[in-house]
Amino acid sequence: MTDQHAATPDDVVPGESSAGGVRRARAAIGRAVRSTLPTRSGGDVREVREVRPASRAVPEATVARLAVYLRVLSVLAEQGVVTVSSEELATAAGVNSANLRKDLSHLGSYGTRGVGYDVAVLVERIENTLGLTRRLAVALVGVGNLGHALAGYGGFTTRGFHIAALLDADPKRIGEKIAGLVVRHVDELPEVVAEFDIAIGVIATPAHAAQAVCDQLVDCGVTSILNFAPTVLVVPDGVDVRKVDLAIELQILSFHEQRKIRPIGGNALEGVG
Amino acid sequence: MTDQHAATPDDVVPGESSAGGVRRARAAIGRAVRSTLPTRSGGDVREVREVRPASRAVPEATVARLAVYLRVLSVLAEQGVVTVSSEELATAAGVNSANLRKDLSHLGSYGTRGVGYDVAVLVERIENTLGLTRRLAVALVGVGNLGHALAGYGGFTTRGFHIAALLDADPKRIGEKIAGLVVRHVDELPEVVAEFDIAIGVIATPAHAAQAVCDQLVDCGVTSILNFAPTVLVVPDGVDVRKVDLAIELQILSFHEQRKIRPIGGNALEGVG
DNA sequence: TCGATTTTGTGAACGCATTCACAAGTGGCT
DNA sequence: AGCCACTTGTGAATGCGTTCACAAAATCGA
Repeated sequence: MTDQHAATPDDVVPGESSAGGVRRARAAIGRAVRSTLPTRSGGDVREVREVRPASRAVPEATVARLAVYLRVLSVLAEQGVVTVSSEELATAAGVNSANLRKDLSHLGSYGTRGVGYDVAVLVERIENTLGLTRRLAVALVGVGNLGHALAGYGGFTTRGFHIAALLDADPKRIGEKIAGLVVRHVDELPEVVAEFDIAIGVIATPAHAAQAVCDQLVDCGVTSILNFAPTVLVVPDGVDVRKVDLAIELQILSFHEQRKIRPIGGNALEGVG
Repeated sequence: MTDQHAATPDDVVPGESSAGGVRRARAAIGRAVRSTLPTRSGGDVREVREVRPASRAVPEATVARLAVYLRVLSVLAEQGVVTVSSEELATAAGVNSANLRKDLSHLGSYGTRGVGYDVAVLVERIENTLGLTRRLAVALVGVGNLGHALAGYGGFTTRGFHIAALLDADPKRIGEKIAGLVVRHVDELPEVVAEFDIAIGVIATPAHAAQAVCDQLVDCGVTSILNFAPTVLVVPDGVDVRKVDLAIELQILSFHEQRKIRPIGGNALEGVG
C-alpha cells in the first residue's frame, strides 16, 4: 500500500502539513538493518552498522516536532542562551512540555535534571537525528509560478539542503537562469540525479504532470519527494512522499471558520479579540 | 496532519468558540451552541444558528481527508463518472476504504449499499461540510518571493476562495500590481478586512515580521490564518493557525532518507545518524 | 552534609484514529 | 419471488500519540 497524505493534521495530516502523516518504509527497513546479514554476499559491500537503538523508534509525530525544536533552538543559540528547560522550549515551540520531554527522550537522555538542556548539545543531537549533518541535494522540477518562487526561497537552502538543479518540461524555459541555476529539461533527470547525487525531488508542476515526473524521479532512484501539485502520487514501497497542498489548507480553515459563532452581518464587531 | 499549532494546548475556554490549531474546540462548541444563551445580554447580537447535528462531530483528521476526497471526486465528475464505490475512491485518494467509509459516515449516510456513492451528491455534501458554498475572501500579507507566487497561484482561487487583497510593509512594493491586484500597505489592514470581509489571512512575510502581522490580523477580527513564515505564531484562543514550513518538510524527508539502506552511494556510514 | 528546590525522564492513563470484520441493505438476474 | 453478488455502515479491536503525575537526579545554600 502506497498511500500518502499530510496530515496536515495532517499531519499532519498531517499535517499533514502540514499535515499529517507520511508513510515511510515501514518496519521492514528497521528489521533489515538490525539483521546483520550483508546486503550482498560479496565482502566488499559495507555492512550495515547497528543503528543506534535510541533513534530506532523515533515516532513520526516526534520527527516533525524535532524540526520545530531545532529552529527554536537555533534562535536561542544565536541569542547566546546556553541552557533551556523543557518548559521554556515547549512554550516557544507551542507544545506541551511533557510531550517535548518525551520527544527528546527518544534521542537519549541529554538533559540535566534540575537544570535543563544544553542548547548546543541539543542542536547537534537533533541535527544528527534528522540527518542534517551532510547537505542533501535537491532537484526542483517545474519552474512555473510556484517553482520559480521556491527556487529563490531562502528557507530552502537555510539548513541542510541546497537546490542543485532546476528542471522543466517546457522548452521555452530551458536555459533560463534562476537563482544562479540554469533550467534543464526534465528528460535529463537521470544525468542530473547522478551528477549531483540528488536525494530529494521537489515537484512543483501542474497536477496533470506530477505523476509522470514522480515516476521519472523514482526511476532515477530518488526515494524522497516533496509534492506541491494538487494530486495524489502513487509510489512504490520505500519511497517517501510528503505533500503540501494550499487548497486543502484553506479548506480546513474554511471548515473551522464555518462553525465559528459570528453574529452575522459581515464583519464581526466583537470577534475574538 | 501536517501538524501545526501555534495555539497553546490549553483547553476549552467556555464562552468562546475556540479551535486552536490542530484541535478544535471539543464538546464546548456543541454545548455553546445548544445552550440558547446569547453571547452578550444585549438583544442586538444575533443568536447562533443551529448547526446541523451531523457535522458536529467531524474529527480533525477526517476534515483534512475530506478535502482530498473532494478533489478526487471533482475529477471523477468531470469524467462523467456517476457512481463510485468506497474502494475505488479510497484507492484514488490513497487511503484505506474502511477509513473512507467512516469518514463519510460522519456526514451522514449518503451511500447506497451494493452500489456505492453518487459522485454529485457526495461533492455537494462535502462542500457543504467544509463550508465551501460561499467564497471566502483571503488577504495575503507579504508579496516577496513566495507571496508573489502565491498571489498568482491558481490553486488558491480554484474552489471556494478568492484573494481579495495583497499587502506588504515595504513602501517600495506598495502600489505594485500583481495578478490584477494593487499591493496596499499592511497598516491598511483594518480597512481592507472590513471592505472585503476577509475571512482568512495568509502570512508570507519573513519570519521576523510574521508575529506582528499575525497580531494585526487578529486585531482586525481575522480568526483563520495560514502561515508560511518559519516561526511559531502565538494567537489567542479561538484563532486557527495552520502552518506550511518548507524547511520542516525537507527535514522530515531527510530523517527518513538517512535511514534508508543504500548499498552504493557516497558514504552511508553515518553514525548515530 | 543535608534539606529545599528545580527539572528531567518515564510508567500509566487517556483519548483519538485506523483497521478489521461482518450484519444489513441493495440491485440484478432468473 | 428468490437467490446471489456486491457494498455500505459500524461495533469492536488495535495502535498511536498526548498528557498526567511522580520518582529520580542535580544544584544551591547554609
